[in-house]
Order: sequence, then C-alpha cells, then structure tokens
Amino acid sequence: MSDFNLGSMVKDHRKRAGLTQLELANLAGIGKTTVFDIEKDKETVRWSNLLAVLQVLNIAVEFKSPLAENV
Amino acid sequence: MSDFNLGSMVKDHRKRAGLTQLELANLAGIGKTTVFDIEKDKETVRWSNLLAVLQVLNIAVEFKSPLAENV
DNA sequence: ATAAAATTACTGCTATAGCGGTAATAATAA
DNA sequence: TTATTATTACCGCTATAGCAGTAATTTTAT
Repeated sequence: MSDFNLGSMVKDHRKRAGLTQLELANLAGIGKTTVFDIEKDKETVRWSNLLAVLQVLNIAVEFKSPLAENV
Repeated sequence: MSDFNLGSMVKDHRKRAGLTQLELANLAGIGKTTVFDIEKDKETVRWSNLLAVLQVLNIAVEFKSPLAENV
C-alpha cells in the first residue's frame, strides 16, 4: 500500500477496457510516451496528465489525512 | 467532492502544521513557487512534487475504481 | 498606528517532461 | 511456422515546469 504501484493498476484497467497504450493516450489527450511512463511508475509525469489518464479509466483519487476534515 | 480542491486542503494542513510555504517547500525538497502553485490548484505540477508535499503533510493518496481491486 | 512576517505575483533562466517518429522486441493471431 | 499487433525503447526537438530572486501586497503582530 505504501509503495503500491499505480502503474500496474493503470495497465490493468487499460487492458480491461480493451485499450492499447496509443488509444488510451489519444483518449486522454496526451502522448503515448507518457502513458508508457505512467505504467512504468515514472513519478515525474505531470499531475494533469496522470489525472487525464485516470479519468478515462474511471479511477478516482482520494486524499486522506489523520486530521478531521470537515470540508 | 468531485471537484474538491486539493490546494486548500494542502494549505489547511500546512497551516495546522505551523509551516510557511517556504518551510514546506524546503521540507519537501522543492521550490517555494511550486508550493504556491499547488495551493492554487495548478494541475500541471509534477506528480513527484505533489507527492513530496503530501508526504510532508501526512496526507495519503488512494486510487479507487468500480472494478474490484484487491490491493 | 508602525513593524515584521507571510503570501502573492512577476521575471528571466535552466532543466526536463512531453512529444512524434522510428525501431526493436514481445505478444497474439492466422 | 509466418503475419499482425502491441509493447518497449531510444532519439532529437520543443514547450514549459521549476527555480531563485525580487518586489508588491496582505496579514499578523507589537
């Protein structure tokens, strides 16, 4: 969990969606190289690009902290 | 919650930790400008830089999808 | 009030992420 | 097997995130 790798999750979801890296890249509006990088757990990718990929794959992001957060 | 802004969460946690933007930047090993950008919800920041800030503030990130994922 | 600290904003410069193109493997299908 | 598709890998080039420095503005003290 601490070092759970996002890359394999993305790859798994992409496969399940029946998409190639290129197709996912086009849907997310980014380059194929970046999709490849994300699946390789490259962390220097842009947050916006990662978000775009996650949205296409219907993966939600949640931020949690020990502090009570009444937003 | 769909478009909850991460920036204010970061800012709130930073304040609670009694840190200035500069101090947080130093602790995270990034520039003060980037901390400012993150709090302004700039999404083109690097994932690695965002992660560094979240770690300092003890904010965890979780990825969720409708597909059963046994992490 | 004035002073000090913090935040916001802007400016060049540098480093590098992102990109398409290409090529080489690897996996899948015929 | 061979052919097709997908993935991985590498290459220059370009765009821009990140940076320190600075200054203006805002906030928080005294």
